Amino acid sequence: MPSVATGCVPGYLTPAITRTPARPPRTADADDGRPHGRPAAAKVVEVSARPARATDADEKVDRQARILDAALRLLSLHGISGVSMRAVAREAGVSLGLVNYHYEDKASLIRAALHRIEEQDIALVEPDPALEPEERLRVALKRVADPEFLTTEYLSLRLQLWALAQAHEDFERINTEAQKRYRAGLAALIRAARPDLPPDECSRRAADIDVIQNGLWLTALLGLDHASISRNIARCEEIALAG
Amino acid sequence: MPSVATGCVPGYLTPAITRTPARPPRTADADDGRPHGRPAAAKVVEVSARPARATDADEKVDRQARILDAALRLLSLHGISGVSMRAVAREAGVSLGLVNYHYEDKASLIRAALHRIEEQDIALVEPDPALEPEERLRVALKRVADPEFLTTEYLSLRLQLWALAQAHEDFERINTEAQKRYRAGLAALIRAARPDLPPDECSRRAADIDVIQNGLWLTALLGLDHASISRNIARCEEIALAG
DNA sequence: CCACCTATTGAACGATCGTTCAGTCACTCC
DNA sequence: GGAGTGACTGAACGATCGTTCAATAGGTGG
Repeated sequence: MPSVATGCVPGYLTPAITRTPARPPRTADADDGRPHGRPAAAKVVEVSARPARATDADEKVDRQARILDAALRLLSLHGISGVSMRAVAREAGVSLGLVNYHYEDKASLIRAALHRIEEQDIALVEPDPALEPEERLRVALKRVADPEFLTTEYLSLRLQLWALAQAHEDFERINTEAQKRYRAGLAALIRAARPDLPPDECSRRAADIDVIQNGLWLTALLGLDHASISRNIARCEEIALAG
Repeated sequence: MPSVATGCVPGYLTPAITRTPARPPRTADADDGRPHGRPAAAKVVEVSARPARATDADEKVDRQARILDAALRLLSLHGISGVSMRAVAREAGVSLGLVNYHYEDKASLIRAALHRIEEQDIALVEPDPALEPEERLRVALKRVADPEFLTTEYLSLRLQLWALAQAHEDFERINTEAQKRYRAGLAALIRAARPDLPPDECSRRAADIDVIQNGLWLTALLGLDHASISRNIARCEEIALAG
């Protein structure tokens, strides 16, 4: 008998997304027509269009959404290293196989997560048209300081997804696209509030505000007093509404 | 014989840092006195105090530094998922065992990486005292736009380390401490340039500048034109030197 | 009742992970 | 020359990873 134990005891520090080094053949590149499980669902996965049949049995149904929620929670809490298919399954209270059934890939799961916060970002900058333009812009700018968005969980999630996007070409596209859409929405809000401004000046202001907002939520992760947050939001309003 | 291949082909997407769930006994909690290898080196690891004997054989020596460099490179490029002990060893051109010999833990390796960029941050804000105070501050503020620091590799590295700090309590302390030191240094520069300002106003300005700078490098990862960068740096100078 | 389809499970596979450890090499001091 | 020491190697271990797959349960339409 040799001697002491030599096994590894990995924690939240073990690799978690690799680029696939040449897929196995899988006959063709078509996505459908598999032997038994996983139907066309993989195609609809990321828009989450579920049948209108609402949850009658409290919260046992809609496992696909629960899986995505679990992944987001784990990602925010422990980073990508804490997101294994098994951990997601455990957190969501489903079996391991079901995660791969609904998402096929770990990469698709992460993609779905990215799209989720992309939706939130866009919603942030396209609010109700009931308000007048200037007030609409002001509300949008204040929204980033909303207690709903300034929680550690949400900010950390954004950070993790951003880091993931940097490391993965696939995710980077999604992230860049989302950022571009957000900035365009912001510029449109500014143009509506200050119609006599040249369009590229609006874009410039949107870019400057974007920088400050990004800095705001990143710095907020280390703890930022409310006064600092208010000052920076005021600065954003100044930039947007100047002239 | 069953059927098709079922192995997994992990890419840069597989977990990479876990919290250790109860260490094996290891006799006592002392760090020295191990049976054969790994001497007191583990204690000096993170300050990198190597004997003055400079590299005579071009670049074959100082493997410990090469290992750290390799880890930083991989982290920046592929995120924590791309940093396995084996990948680091391969990138550094050393054997697997040597990585653990010099760093004992994967966590120590990451810690060393965090301390490395902490040093760079502090150096950024404590420059030569040859200049007069105001110019010293201006130089420090401009430095963040230095082509040396605004490379994708460096920015991505910062992002990855920040994300790691969020996920790992151990690393978070290091990161928070570094940020605090940086902001204090910035406040000191401002106080020197504007001696009649109350100290807490200096701290406020330092905090505001910190937000913008953080936003600057984060946004720069998605591509930011030079004009935007200049505008934001000018804004930092305004904030710092106002009044 | 049977056929069909979808949602779900858990075992299994091969790969890779972090860590340990018995060595080897080069060098110094006695 | 031999003992000692520090740097270094690579095989091995146990754990965990992502993915596949046969099997099952539930529901619907014939």
